[in-house]
Amino acid sequence: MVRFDEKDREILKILRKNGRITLTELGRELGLSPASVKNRIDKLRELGAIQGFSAVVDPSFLDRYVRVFMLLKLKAEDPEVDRILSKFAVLDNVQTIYRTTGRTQALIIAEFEDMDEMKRFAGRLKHSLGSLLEYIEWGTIYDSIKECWTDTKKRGGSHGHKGGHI
Amino acid sequence: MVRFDEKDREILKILRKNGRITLTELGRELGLSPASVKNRIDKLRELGAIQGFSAVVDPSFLDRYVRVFMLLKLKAEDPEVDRILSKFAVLDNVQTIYRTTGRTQALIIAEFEDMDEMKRFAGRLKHSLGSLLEYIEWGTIYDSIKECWTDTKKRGGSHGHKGGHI
DNA sequence: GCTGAAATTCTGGAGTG
DNA sequence: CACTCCAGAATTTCAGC
Repeated sequence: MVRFDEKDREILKILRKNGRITLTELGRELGLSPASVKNRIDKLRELGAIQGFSAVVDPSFLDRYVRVFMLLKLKAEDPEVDRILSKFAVLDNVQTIYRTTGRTQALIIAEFEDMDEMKRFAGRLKHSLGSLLEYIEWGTIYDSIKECWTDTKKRGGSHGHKGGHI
Repeated sequence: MVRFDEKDREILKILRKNGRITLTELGRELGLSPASVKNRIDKLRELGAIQGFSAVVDPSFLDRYVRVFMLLKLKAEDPEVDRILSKFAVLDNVQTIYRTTGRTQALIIAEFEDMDEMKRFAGRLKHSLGSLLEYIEWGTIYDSIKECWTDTKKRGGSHGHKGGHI
């Protein structure tokens, strides 16, 4: 068991909103030296409190024009499910996979170049889960109001891209 | 309209997986000087391709033990909806708000200290949307396999926290 | 968790194609 | 316009306390 105090919580909150803040600036806000902040962040990573850092990116700039969520209705609670989903987690199309309660048992968020690629993905998902899967309910994500703790307000100006970010 | 090439795409991909990589290291991987990488990242932020940087945090370390997704079934496609959802987007409980197609029209992911706080949130949501809302379908998120492009594998060892991260 | 010094990185301007 | 180079500034990092 490791110590974990209010300043650690504050670090987590600030890093969620600004993942690239400097240790120096973070230290100013907390009243700590940069070295202490580094020690704490290293500790938080060790603990698993911080699992990584990520940029919030508009997928249309990667030519991913189809973004979807999928709700998986599973027939059985087989430990195999997690193993299979972990295989899909490594794909670079997949942003998020959660295990959930409710009418469905898993939530996947992923992005694709087109509907065709999405359908192939869904097909492989069905094939891999086989009899464990009852059905997939899905929909497209056509707008993001907030994402990963980052407000995604629209700024003015197009940049000539085809589709996406209005 | 601004130029946008393969190296920019590569920057987006790398930054999604490692949001705190240094400009120097990023430059090494791309065959560019750190200064060029900086210029490109500044440009990508201007364009809205990069909307921010965020740490992927285990919410139980913030005493948020209840994590949920909510699917909003709306009665009408009123522009008011976006305005109302934007108000909820500023709350620090809210991780994500998407507008979607499908059976439901919005997806919210949020985290709370307990069920009570979650219910108050859902209540306010219902109250704010009023007659625009038909129903909310929801479930709890009890495990994360991948999140914001970050594999969230379980590492060994507990740290004495109550609940959460097994 | 702090200090202090060394190593590394960042940053803006000048110069190049 | 995008790039590199370069020097000064800032940050990171690590040892020792």
